[in-house]
Amino acid sequence: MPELPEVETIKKDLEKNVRGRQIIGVEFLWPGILQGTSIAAFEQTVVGKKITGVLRRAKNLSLELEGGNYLLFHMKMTGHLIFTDDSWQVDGTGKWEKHDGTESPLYDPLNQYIRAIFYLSGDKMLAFSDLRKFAYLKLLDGNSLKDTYSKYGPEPFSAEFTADYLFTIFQKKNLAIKKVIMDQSIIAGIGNIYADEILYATKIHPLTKANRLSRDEVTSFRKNTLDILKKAIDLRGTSTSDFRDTKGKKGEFGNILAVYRRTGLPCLKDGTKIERISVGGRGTHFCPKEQRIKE
DNA sequence: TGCAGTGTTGCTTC
DNA sequence: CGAAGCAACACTGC
Repeated sequence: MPELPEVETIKKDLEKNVRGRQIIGVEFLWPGILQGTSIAAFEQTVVGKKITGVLRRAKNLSLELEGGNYLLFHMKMTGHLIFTDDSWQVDGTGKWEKHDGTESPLYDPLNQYIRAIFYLSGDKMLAFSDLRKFAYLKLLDGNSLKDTYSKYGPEPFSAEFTADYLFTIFQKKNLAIKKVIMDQSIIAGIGNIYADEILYATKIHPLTKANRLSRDEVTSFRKNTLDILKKAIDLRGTSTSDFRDTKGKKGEFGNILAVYRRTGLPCLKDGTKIERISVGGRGTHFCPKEQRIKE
């Protein structure tokens, strides 16, 4: 489930490997992954174009094309972008053929759900894999991309992400803080894993109403958000469930998670058993001793 | 065996 | 209007 650090990891990979390459051809193994444009029109616009840039906004990833159009990818839960040589052919069912020689990440069962393939200059390819068919790809012009991106709240690593901003908006929300910080129109890029980790670091119970947070807690929340997201980006994301980078490699942040998916295990600070509850329908993990609900 | 859990977003309902 | 709930899908684990 790529959140901000995972999508940022993909972005860095693509900047290195894909930017500057020309799209030679496109193949859809499951056409439903393309939204809003017919395959014919898509091919017409995209094939032959050079990829001139890579952008991330919230959990969206986009490739800027020559001519001012953009390919917008959303991974949702199980989407993966895989960059490899185009000698790794597929058999028409979305599965990779066996290939002699070096070990390939494409043997990973998670990468057996290829929905679309971009053939790139230099005999490379970028494959879009997605088990659950929630992920999508859209072709947008500059204005549409801007509109799409404008729906999101501030990026944590932007100048707008201040304690003032957060405190003001939290004051208006008589809702569980966890729901508020996962609202993409309030903060861009935080999902279930990092929400739990950040609240733990800030010693805030996930059910605490956002408008009960003190100014100091909000300041601390902001700092922990930046620290945790930065650390997660440095470690190339969390692969507790299924995230893989564009080479099929796992991220390392999962090894240092404090609460997420640690139900029943001891809190790293005081040994209390981590508890799991449901908040807004999502699994939520916290230390009942360190994180108390504020009345 | 069957059904809850998984997690993101957007649509529907209240 | 804001918030809650659920559907979209496919697989895993109990």
